[in-house]
Amino acid sequence: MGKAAENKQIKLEALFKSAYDLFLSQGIAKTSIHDIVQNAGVAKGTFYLYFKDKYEVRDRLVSKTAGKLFLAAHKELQKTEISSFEDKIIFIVDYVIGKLENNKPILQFIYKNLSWGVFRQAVTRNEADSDFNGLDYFQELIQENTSLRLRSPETMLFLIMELASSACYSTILENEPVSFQELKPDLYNAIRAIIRNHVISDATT
Amino acid sequence: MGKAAENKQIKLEALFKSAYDLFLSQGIAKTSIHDIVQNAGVAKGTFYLYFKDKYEVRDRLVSKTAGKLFLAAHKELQKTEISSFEDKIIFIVDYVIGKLENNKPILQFIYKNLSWGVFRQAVTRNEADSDFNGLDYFQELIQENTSLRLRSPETMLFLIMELASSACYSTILENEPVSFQELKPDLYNAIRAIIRNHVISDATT
Amino acid sequence: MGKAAENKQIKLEALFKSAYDLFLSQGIAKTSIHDIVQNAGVAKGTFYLYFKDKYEVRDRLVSKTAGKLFLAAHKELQKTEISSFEDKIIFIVDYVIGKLENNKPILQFIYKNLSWGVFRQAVTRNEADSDFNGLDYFQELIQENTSLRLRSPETMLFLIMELASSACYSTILENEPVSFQELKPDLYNAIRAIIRNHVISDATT
Amino acid sequence: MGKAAENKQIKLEALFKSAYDLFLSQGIAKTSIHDIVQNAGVAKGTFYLYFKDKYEVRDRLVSKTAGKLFLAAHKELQKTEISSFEDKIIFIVDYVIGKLENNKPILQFIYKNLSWGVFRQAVTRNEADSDFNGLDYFQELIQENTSLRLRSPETMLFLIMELASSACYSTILENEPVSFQELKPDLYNAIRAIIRNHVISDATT
DNA sequence: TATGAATGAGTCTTCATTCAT
DNA sequence: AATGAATGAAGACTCATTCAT
Repeated sequence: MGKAAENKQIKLEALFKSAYDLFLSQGIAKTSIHDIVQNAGVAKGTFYLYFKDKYEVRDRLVSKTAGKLFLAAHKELQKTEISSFEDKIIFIVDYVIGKLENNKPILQFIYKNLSWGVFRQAVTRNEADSDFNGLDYFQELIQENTSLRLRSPETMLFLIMELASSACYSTILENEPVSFQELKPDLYNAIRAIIRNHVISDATT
Repeated sequence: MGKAAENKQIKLEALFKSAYDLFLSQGIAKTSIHDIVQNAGVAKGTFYLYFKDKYEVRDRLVSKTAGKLFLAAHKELQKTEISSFEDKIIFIVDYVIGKLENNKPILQFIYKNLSWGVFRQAVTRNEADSDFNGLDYFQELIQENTSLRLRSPETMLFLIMELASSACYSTILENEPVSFQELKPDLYNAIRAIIRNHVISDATT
Repeated sequence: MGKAAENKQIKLEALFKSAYDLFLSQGIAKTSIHDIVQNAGVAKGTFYLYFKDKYEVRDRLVSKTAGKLFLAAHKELQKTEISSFEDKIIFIVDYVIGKLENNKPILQFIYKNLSWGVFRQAVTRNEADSDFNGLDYFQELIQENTSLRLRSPETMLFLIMELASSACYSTILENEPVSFQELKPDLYNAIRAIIRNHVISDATT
Repeated sequence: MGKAAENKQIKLEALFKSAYDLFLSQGIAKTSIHDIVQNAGVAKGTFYLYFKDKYEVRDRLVSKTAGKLFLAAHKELQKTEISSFEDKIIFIVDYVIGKLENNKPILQFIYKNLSWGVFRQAVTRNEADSDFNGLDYFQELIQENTSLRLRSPETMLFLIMELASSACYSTILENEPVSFQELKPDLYNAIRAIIRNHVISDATT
């Protein structure tokens, strides 16, 4: 990487970092381009060399952040002995939600955007922003259990994702209608029930 | 009602109607107070006689709209012979989603806000804005089936609400990951599974 | 006084009292007609039955307030044995400033307006607002000492008034350049010097 | 100075000039930001690049204007043969008031603000706005007369400043209670009397 | 590539005043 | 005489975007 290219990378990272901090601390709506560049220590015009507007920054940050989160969950899963598919899904959900529970600003930031689109293709805007492809990863997870057969696995995953994310948003951030800890067993049971709805039983005899 | 009070009501309704139309057609962020009052045919100052800002209008509109939707679902349910609790829930969910499917702007508008908060107490700001109290209504639904016993019914309802609303948002508006029609059976199965997780079986013998 | 006239008087007083409180507590610029009528418990339109605008209220309040202050000073002076003209002036100045020192909002409020205009004719707008006529009173003060002869007494009084009021404003409210207590002896000496400048000495022999 | 920096200076000066003209001709309260930028021929946003609000413009203009005035008085004093401290003070007061008498809008504008604060440190906001430091200058004036000893010279100066400024405001602008020309001898006598009150006499034998 | 001064449209908000009741 | 809903002009301030350097 030449010196110029290196410098570019530094500016880009500074802008990402600055925007991330500001989005988390004061929300996207209240963060202006001015805030971002000032915090990043670059000039205003520079922002427009890298991004179209602050929403592009947001989207790419969501990809990055979500990708990191699932990658970490995956690595943690590797360390365990868990073999059942159901348990693996629960493990990942639990890991990710656990992280969000401890970092509410990230939850706040990511929630409205971490949806199917991101999970299916964590890289929406810029391929370089995330190394994690949610759907591919999930396919691998299924194939690990050769004996497992699922009906419309994508739909199943979608239902789990939507349920988990919106349920944890309300309970973690607002304790409504119950605390997340209280919700947890019922949520995980619901997820298990959804999975079972999609498992094709071999017992056809 | 005196002439003055009548006039007041007319202005208020004009503002509500104007804001509703604009929120649905161009979104909340792009709608300014100027747009709202111009469209309503009243002066700018009048807006501030009735509302603090456009977000108050939004919240009260969500209450009103969601309340109407569930009330209509309820009336429709009355006309049927459905007696099982599970079927009643599915009927209501199906009715409401059906309406939203045919009116995507309303879905768009209501989604980010029609959540537990609204359902639990459709009346958040102004008691006059909605006649429908989601939670009360649900309690009655349970009590109609005297033989039915549920474990943490509120949590159950919460899970169903969150799952249904976020799943229908993505599928109806973006056809992602599948069309809503394709999702429907799986979604309803998921809801039924959640309900069953919470039913306390009498078969204790 | 008829019942209607009585009622009018009550509203007028309520408006005066309300404006006075608000002017002292938050300043004139930040006090709106809305604030005044709300605080007074009357309707907005009523304000305009009694006053042209808030500046009329202010001017009449200044007259009232300043008039009361000097009247009180006068009454207090009566109780003393002070006979020298110089001492009488100092007594009055000291009494008035003493009151203002203990009530800084009044000082703040009155300062920019209690000037020669008000003193010369405490009643500027409405004769009913004040019973005190500064200049007349001062004339009487001079005539009490038959042996005293002054050159341009009005100018002398003017110089004393201007010096005393602006000097006490800065020192009392901002402690600049010194505290009022520190300034006091020098201020009173300056006043005495000004008086002596205007006394026509009898010692012509 | 680069082309950009030069251009900046031009805009800043245009804003100062525009605001100054408008403040003098129509008063601060009735001058809006809109007026200032329009008159200056710059965009609205540009105003906020240089000032927080119109009150900052006012304060900096007062410093500039008062500084210029006293500097001119000083230069004029240099040309004379005046050696007595008392006469020097009178000369400066006379020079400054003479200028204000011929330019009533400036008097109007400066009066409410040219007080101790400004005199003590003409540079309040921006060091670049004024070259004149009132208090320092006064100290030098005293030291020129090595034989002169003053008791609390700052208080003395304060009394003179307050008396002169408020007395000339009322007489020049309103001819109340007399014209300034009529007041002049009495005012200057009063000032001389104040100075003498503070002179420590050497004649201790 | 990077800068940052300049822009000016756009938005919110306040408030004195009117007038039908 | 009293009310208070309605007005809309007026003003402050923000901010994404451009462009000459």
